[in-house]
Amino acid sequence: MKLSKAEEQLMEHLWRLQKAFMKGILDCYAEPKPATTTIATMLKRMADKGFVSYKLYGNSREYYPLIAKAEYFSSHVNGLIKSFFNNSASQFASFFTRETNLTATELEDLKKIIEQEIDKKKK
Amino acid sequence: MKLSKAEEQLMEHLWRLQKAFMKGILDCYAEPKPATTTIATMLKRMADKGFVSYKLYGNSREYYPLIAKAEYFSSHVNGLIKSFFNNSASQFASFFTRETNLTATELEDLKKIIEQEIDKKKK
DNA sequence: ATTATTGCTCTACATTTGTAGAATAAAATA
DNA sequence: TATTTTATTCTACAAATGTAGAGCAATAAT
Repeated sequence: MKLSKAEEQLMEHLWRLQKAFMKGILDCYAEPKPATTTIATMLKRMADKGFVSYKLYGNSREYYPLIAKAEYFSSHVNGLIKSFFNNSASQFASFFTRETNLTATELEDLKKIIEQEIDKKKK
Repeated sequence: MKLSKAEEQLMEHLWRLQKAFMKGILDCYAEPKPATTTIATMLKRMADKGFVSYKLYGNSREYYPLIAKAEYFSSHVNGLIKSFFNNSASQFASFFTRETNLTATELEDLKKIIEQEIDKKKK
């Protein structure tokens, strides 16, 4: 199952807040804010899909994500890799490196990260 | 405008084939193949969205993509980066490097690519 | 020439998504 | 306590998507 665009956006807010009541979620949206019912509908659908859950406090709910951003995101990227790059992560990576405009500093940082990863593998 | 999942898949075929008639496209699909009309509908919608066009040969059409895979893909990734990483490509890159399972060799390759990119920037 | 095949457009229909009003219940506030 | 605010569920509806049948016209095969 997957989240739709609007649901992903809501999920973003939840990841940031960690947990939140309806009010807190609504506050995340800029004007013109969606109707409360719109958010409620999405939350319900997302709960059905198994992406969020909530704790009851009196009559209202404190919502929280059931999936970590990293987890969701990595399956997302893997989907991308699979569909566009023939399942080759390295192909994806090299494409990515060329096509996104990383600054020199960012590239240096990335290089360091990669070196660390290489070290990890060696052990 | 964006392509839907099924349309993306069709697009994949077109990118691979470069250009193709209905028959050739259908051949790309595994059993159970979608109905010809299903493909036709998608092609029409994709043409409307401006992603494919065609040359007429007699009564039938040779379809071809109007957008390069790289182009489509990079806007795709940029969307991802924007929505999930606060528009920080480097954040995305480091996440990517950690979370996808690149082999040691792939990491080495990637490192080389990055070094090249760094060199390029220096000039 | 007659028939079968292909590929296209139109139409159709179920599902998913974006969005929200109406009704209702609980909680906060006057 | 009476009133207002807040959160929820139900219902609704338009747009997008996945999928394909019916009908047709052009082409290929017999």
